[in-house]
Amino acid sequence: MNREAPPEIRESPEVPPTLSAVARLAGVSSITVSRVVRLPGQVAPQTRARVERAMRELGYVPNLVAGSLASARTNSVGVLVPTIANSIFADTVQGLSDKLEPSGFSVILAQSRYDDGREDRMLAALLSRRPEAIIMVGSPATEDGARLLRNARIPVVETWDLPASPIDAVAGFDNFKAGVAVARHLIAQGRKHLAFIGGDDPRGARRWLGFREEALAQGLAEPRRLILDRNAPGSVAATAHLPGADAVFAANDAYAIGFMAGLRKAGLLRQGPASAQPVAVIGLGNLEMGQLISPSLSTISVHGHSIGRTAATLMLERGGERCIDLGFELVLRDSG
Amino acid sequence: MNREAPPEIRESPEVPPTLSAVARLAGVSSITVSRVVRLPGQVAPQTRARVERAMRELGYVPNLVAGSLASARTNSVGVLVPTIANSIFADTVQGLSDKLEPSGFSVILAQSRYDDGREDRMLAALLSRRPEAIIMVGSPATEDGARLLRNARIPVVETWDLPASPIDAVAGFDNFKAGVAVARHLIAQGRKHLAFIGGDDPRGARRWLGFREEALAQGLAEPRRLILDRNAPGSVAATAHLPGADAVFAANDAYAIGFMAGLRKAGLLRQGPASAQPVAVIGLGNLEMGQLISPSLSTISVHGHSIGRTAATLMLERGGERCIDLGFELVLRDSG
DNA sequence: TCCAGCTATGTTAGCGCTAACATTCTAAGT
DNA sequence: ACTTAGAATGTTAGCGCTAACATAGCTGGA
Repeated sequence: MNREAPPEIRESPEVPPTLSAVARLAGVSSITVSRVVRLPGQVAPQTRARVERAMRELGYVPNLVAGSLASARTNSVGVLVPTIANSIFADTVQGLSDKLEPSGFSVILAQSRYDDGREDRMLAALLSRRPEAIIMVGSPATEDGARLLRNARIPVVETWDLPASPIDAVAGFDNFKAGVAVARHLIAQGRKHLAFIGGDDPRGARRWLGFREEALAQGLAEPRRLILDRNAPGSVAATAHLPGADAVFAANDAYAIGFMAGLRKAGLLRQGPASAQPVAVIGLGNLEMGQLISPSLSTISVHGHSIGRTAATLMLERGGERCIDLGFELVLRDSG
Repeated sequence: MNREAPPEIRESPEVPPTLSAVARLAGVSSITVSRVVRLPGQVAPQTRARVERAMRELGYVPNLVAGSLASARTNSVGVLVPTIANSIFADTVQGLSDKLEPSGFSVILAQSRYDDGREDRMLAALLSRRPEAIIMVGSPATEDGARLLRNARIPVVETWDLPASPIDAVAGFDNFKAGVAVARHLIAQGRKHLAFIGGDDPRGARRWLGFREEALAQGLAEPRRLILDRNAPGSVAATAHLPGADAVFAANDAYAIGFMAGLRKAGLLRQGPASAQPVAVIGLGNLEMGQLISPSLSTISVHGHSIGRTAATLMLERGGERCIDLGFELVLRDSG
């Protein structure tokens, strides 16, 4: 009876097998198993086959936690977005993953919920997992957050904006100019009474500033500004009818579509082209939905997916241009 | 000159400070620093204050990678979704984070892109980071994937469906019944020629099966089924006019809205209530958009956020009911 | 006075892996 | 035969932290 296989070799199914368990079973040293996993080319085919069989037999799953500690490389990136639900930032996260996953990086996702305190806590939580880079929407809201990032000495990519003094790299667009472009277009169309709908996050505020400045520069009255609850584009419908306004810039497409629903109810929406609309509406984000509704939504298109891909590229390749303006486009359809 | 502070105490700003660097500076042992971080109540207030000052002075950020290895607890969960962009799964991820982040858990996000091979690879990648649970949309597509999960001996929550033989826990709803409910409603409305639009993912397929079975059971002809490219709800518009169909169930709201755009172009959309529509349309997901468009979209509402919260609860609290049916509701508006 | 039972802190040994540096063996050149 | 380079494999010493088990100091009751 049990002559072969001394008890140390048997793995209880209750404890997950380790590198050295595989090594014992394959009759090699553990570093060889490690190499089969990470650098298969360095191991002789015959040995490799033996090790691979042992791994399969034991159902070995490498422990990257231990590997990360030993090698000081976690192959992970921290991603901080305000929110992921119903948001265009999901495109950016998708773009990131698409670029990063083939290189073996994992995404650790955190949401700040537009809350500065929470943002700092999430940043600290992310950094304690020692990601190899942080990619975030916008810039840290507090000096504490910024310091945390600077001290981490890893690539940091700020996105969806062009901060004046970035921490490290940037992949975004100029929110101020977007506001200017919309105001300019609406005014060229003959609109006189502009209004802005949006939240009060930094990027939305910058859009407002550009919008306002251009309106004033062209001699119009100060536009009205409606600051709304996030996550409730529907609520826009209720407050939709801005008396006297004949042109509205919504800080995102969801708000724009909500506002259009209000206009529809008030009988202020036409099936015709922009020139026929009593109230012009321009959104931002270029949601696919926008071109499917009627009248189709004019919008500032901003390439959320490219922002993610570019951010990933910036963290993978140090050196070169560290601040990339991905621009935006004014996409004109029937709403304004 | 430099009499005090032997060189070991000085931390080069280039190497991040460790627990023991803090301990040396505070004049305590490293375990005490560890306790200040994790169990502050166990340390005398005076000592704690001294340690906290040292941590601040050095800008200490705990290394959770090392902590995880030592304690065999990573405080992370692996989350696998088909896709995060433009998708209702983002709600589920949001729900998860909301519940998990207060407990100190981080979310490691992976996307399978509806690709079985990729799903297995992502599962293996997630597991190698030793998450304390895996939460996924649907069930593993392959036996390999299922085995990987079973061997991991951690909680696994399958969501967005009710698998017949779950690996561990479930938070979802019955996709088959959703299909049945839609068919029943459309038939009760007097519709005779049903059609289905959707992808061929497992959950969409189950919706189709229920839809088809109910139609046949009620004596109607086999409904038409259109399998479409994912991520292209707009393309639905082009193929929208299904000749002869007077009722359509779209596997998600994006498809439904795309299809309605096609109907509009074909002059087959009315502003009136469902009874006035030449072609009834029902979606699934209850996107906020759906109630903002005109005619407003009837839909199966499915609580993506609750699915996430429930999944988080199921992984945090072992024991108790492990299979939770969160149901769905048929929300009737003007489209069907 | 003595010791049980606290509370506050310390010591020791490893978690599972990899970097860095051996060592052994083979094949080819002189 | 005798290097010599290179390919394949092994040995050793940690990575930064925590579990588990001391130990020291103190209080209060018999």
